[in-house]
This record gives sequence, C-alpha cells and structure tokens, in this order.
Amino acid sequence: MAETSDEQRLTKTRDVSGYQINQYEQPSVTVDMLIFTVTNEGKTNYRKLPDKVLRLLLVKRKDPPFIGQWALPGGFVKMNEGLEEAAIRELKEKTNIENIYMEQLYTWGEVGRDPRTRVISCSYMSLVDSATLTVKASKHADDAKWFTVSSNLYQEQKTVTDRGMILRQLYNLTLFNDEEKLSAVIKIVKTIENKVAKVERSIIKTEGIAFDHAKVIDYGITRLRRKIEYTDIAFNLMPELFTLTELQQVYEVILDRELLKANFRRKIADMVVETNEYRKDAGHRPSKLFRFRPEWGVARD
Amino acid sequence: MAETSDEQRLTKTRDVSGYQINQYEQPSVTVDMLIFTVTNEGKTNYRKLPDKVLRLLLVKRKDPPFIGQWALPGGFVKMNEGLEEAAIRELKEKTNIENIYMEQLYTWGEVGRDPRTRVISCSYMSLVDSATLTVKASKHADDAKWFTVSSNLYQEQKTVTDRGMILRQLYNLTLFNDEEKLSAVIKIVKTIENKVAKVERSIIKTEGIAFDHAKVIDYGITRLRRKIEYTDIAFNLMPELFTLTELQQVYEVILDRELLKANFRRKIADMVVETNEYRKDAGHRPSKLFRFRPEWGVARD
DNA sequence: ATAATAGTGTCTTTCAGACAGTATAGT
DNA sequence: ACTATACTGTCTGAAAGACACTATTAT
Repeated sequence: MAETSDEQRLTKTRDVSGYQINQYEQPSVTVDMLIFTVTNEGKTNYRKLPDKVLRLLLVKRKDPPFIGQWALPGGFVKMNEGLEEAAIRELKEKTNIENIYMEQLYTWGEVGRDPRTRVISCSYMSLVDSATLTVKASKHADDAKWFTVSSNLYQEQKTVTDRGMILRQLYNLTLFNDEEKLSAVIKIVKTIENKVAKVERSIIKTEGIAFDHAKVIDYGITRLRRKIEYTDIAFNLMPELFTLTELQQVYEVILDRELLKANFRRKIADMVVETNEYRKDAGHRPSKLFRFRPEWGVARD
Repeated sequence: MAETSDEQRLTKTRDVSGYQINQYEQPSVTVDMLIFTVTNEGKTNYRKLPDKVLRLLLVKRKDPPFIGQWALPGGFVKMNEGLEEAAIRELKEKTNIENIYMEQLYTWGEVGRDPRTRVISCSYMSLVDSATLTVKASKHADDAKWFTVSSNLYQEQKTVTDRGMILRQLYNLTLFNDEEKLSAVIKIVKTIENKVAKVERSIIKTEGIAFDHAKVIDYGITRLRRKIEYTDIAFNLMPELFTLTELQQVYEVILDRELLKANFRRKIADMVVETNEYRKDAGHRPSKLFRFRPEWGVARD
C-alpha cells in the first residue's frame, strides 16, 4: 500500500467526472457464502435412528454465464459496506438468519475465474442449526436449494524427488438433492521443494457447478473437517438440546468416518452440560439430553 | 455471485466510454505482505551463542496519509494479475526473492481502513531465510527496513455471562531497529454467546504504524505461532544446514517461551536429517549440523 | 424375548512435560 | 580446571485408540 503510484491512482479514482475515471480499472469484489447445516435423513425402521447428512445451500443461476447451473450464494460488496457486513447481509437475504457462526475462509483472485470480467471473491463459511431454519430461503426463494454434500479422497500418489516431494490427491465432490445431482473432481497437489511447501487446488471436472465454486466448496469442507477437531464449532450445527449420539453423528458425517462412542464422549465431555431431560419413545433405552457449555473454551482462529 | 444485478452491473462496467462507466464504483484491491525472517543478534561473549530475533520488513511512507510512518509492503492488484501473482511480484520487488514460502493470511475489508477511499487488502505471509537475503531491499531500497518484532499478551479478562462468555485480551506489539521504535496495542475480544463464537480485533493505540497494519501484523504473528506448532514452516526460516539448538531458538523466539531441549529434539526428530558436519570453534562442544527432511510430511492448510 | 440404542470401565500405546545426567570442545 | 553448550535417558501423567461390558426402553 505504500507504492509510489498510490497517490496518482487514488486521486484519479476520486475524480468524479470525465474519461479519466476508469484509467485504473478495478477488479470487482464479491463475497461467496458457504452455508452448511446438518439434517436428519430417512428413518427406515421404527427403532433405528435417522441418519444425518451435511447440507450446503446453493442458488440456481438465471443468467449467463453458467445459466441453469448452481452457484454459491453471494453478491457484490457495496462501496460503503465492509466485507463481513456484506457476508452478513447475504446470509440474512438467503436464509433469513442472523447472529450465526461465520468465518472468513479464503479469497479467490485468479484472473480467469469469471468469464465476464475480473472478479475477486472472498468466501465465508457459516454453520447453522437446521431447526432454526424457518424458511428455506426468503424472497429470492425458489432458486435456492439445499444439497447433500460430500467430498472423498479417491486417489493419492506420493513421489519423493531429490529435493523434496510431491503429493497428488484427487477428491470427488458430490452434491445432490431430490431433483439435482452435481459433481466435480478436484485435484490437490502438495509439494515440498527445498523446504518450500505449496498447495495447489484445481478443478479437473465440474458438472452443474458454476464458476470455480466446486473448488471453493471443497476447500470449505476441508477447513470444516480440520476445525471440528480442535474447536467447538460443531455446536453451531446443533439445536439447543441434543443427545450425545446426535452430536457424535454430526462429527461422523463431517469427518466421514466412524468414531468410537466411549472415546468420543470422553473428548467432548468438558464442552457439554447434562440436563434432566431425556429423548424417549424411541424403541430403546432413552438418552439424556445435553446442552453446550459455553464457558468451556473460547473462539480460536 | 448469482444476484439479479449481476448482468447489469457487469455489462456497465465493460462499457468503456461515457459517464456510466463508474456507476458501480469498485473498491480498490491491494495485497499486503508480511515478510518475516529470523536473524542473529549480538554475541556478547566469545563462548555464548548469539540470540535470535524475529524480524519483519516495513517500508516508510513517502506520501500522505500516514506520511513518514511505516507500512507493510504491498500494492495494488493489477487487472490482469492474480492475487497470488501480485503477492509474488511484490515480494520479488521488495526482497528480490522468489520461490519462497507464502500463504494467504486474511482479507481486510472494513470501510474506514484507508482514509482516502475504499481499499480491500488481502494479506500474505512469507518466511525467508535471512542468509539468502542478498540485498536489504532492491531499487525501492532505502525506504525499506527490517524491524525486530514481538507481540505479548499483557492483560486478560474473562467474564462468564448467562448465555456464554467474553474474553478480552490486550496485546502489546513492538517493532524496533537501530533508528526507529514503533508500537501498538491490539485488543482482541473473543465471545461466545448462544454457541456462536466470534473474534474481534481492534487497534487501541498505534504509534508510527500506518493504516490498520498493526492489526494485520499482530494477526500474522498469531498465525505464525499457531502454525509453527503443527507444521514444518519453521524450516523456511532456516539456512540449508543448521544445528538443533539454532532450530530450537527459532521456535523459542516465535513462540516467545523457552522449550526443554530433550523434548524439543524428540518432537522435531523426524523432520531433520543428520549430516557429518559440525559447527566448531565455539568455545564448547561442537554441534552436529542437520538439514530439513522434506519427505517427512506434507504441506497443510 | 429381542432389537436397537445408551452408557461405562479399563487396558494399552503414544506423546508431552520435567528433570537429571553425561560428553566435549576452547581458553 | 572451567565455562558454556551438546546430547541422552528415563520417570511421570495425560490423552488417544481399542474393546468389552452393562443398562434400558418399545414392541
């Protein structure tokens, strides 16, 4: 920000009349929202527990480019609106929810991202409790849908070179609901060469997902998986009262692996408080309901 | 990105003549670089080892606002240049170094950040080995200087409320070299209210540091401290060959606390390879030189 | 009784922290 | 001999993983 060209550039930008205005053309800046929730899926048997699934909100594009494809909700950052403000506004518009967990994920600024013009997108991740989702989506309504989302590593190749190593991974990203099925293949190349580590993420194939959003979604899932292990963000996906099995299911669906009950309970013991209520009428032993214990820890980056 | 206004907005932006061009005024986008290195400090006694210090590169502002104050190196993102490309270019211009570790830190987009106009800054952190720093700074030269940097928690207050808790922390950020001494006080408020965690960082006082860069620097140090514990980024600060004590000193100066030798060595054992060389003539037992073992792990977010 | 879930006890291994001890150069 | 650093061994307790066991409901 301390370049020689600062002054020239900024004063010209301010000059509100005449041709010179856009001498320094600016990239457009948008925010893109990854809004995750966890919901129950079909209960097959009267005594079986329902399965949980991880869901992401997408909107259908009504204009080219990528018309008819699905994109992350988002929009332009207004001139008099902070980045985070824009994200909060976007969240409110799409889900009618406020005061929810939100964190900045990553800013995507490659040149060819948007075929129309130069767009830099700052992505935010939000976690919402599906019980508080009153409306599916507000006025913009009908074009916003929840998709069951999963990302699996399906190929991995490690090469040791003379000055380092290369790890190539292929992830399969799947998004679907009753009507639609979207998918993508994301390649992640992690290299270390002369001590210098680098991670590159690229889209190999993307079907039905607009822009580079498949990459953004995959990144979001990766971050969510990492963070759920050492923070308490998972509770943002839970209702006020929940059973420990439900909590475990949320962890399992995000981490995409099974956890051992006894160990899981030990691990989260300090983060929850027992109540006197029970979930009954389930065809098996009733389970105690718990709530989040906020005084436990504290927000972490 | 899928708003109704997309098309209108983007086509107008493209219309290269007349007054309408800037109907949708765009924020300016910059990249700001946090370039860290570790150097040796005064060897007091012939047998004592030199102390290590963490250093950060800053440039002196030659124009208002904040004229004469120190800022992070950085500059505008060009229209045909990716965000990361811009960061790489900036790094090359300032330090003449390429192929170095770099990661995106955070994007700062508050409205009043820059008194002139709306500026959104994407910050990147780089770690360089001081031995490879041939020139202090290239052509822009004389106005770029290294500062010894440290950030200490000096006040902490925890309040448990009915629906959550609040943790208030004050950090003292200090930057100095032979000629200058800069400082700032950063307030970090971590709240949990109804499961929703939030972290807010604000500047209480800033002396000699331009814009909101004190906040950015403090955030960078926090991130560096966290990441050094679970990744191998510290090796980017080391020369080709180093002693384990030197490596430990780097960890200590970043974490700002002493580590026990035996435990430290156990922890980093898998990341290094022993060589046959020794550091001698030091007035005490010679120490074996090690190098980084790249095949050990792999880049992590 | 049975299916299905709820919940606990404990063994083992791994890892982090603490500390004490031995080793070896240069002056 | 002495100083300052180099390097190793081992005790401890905490945490993670694995697994077996007991408890309780609706039908």
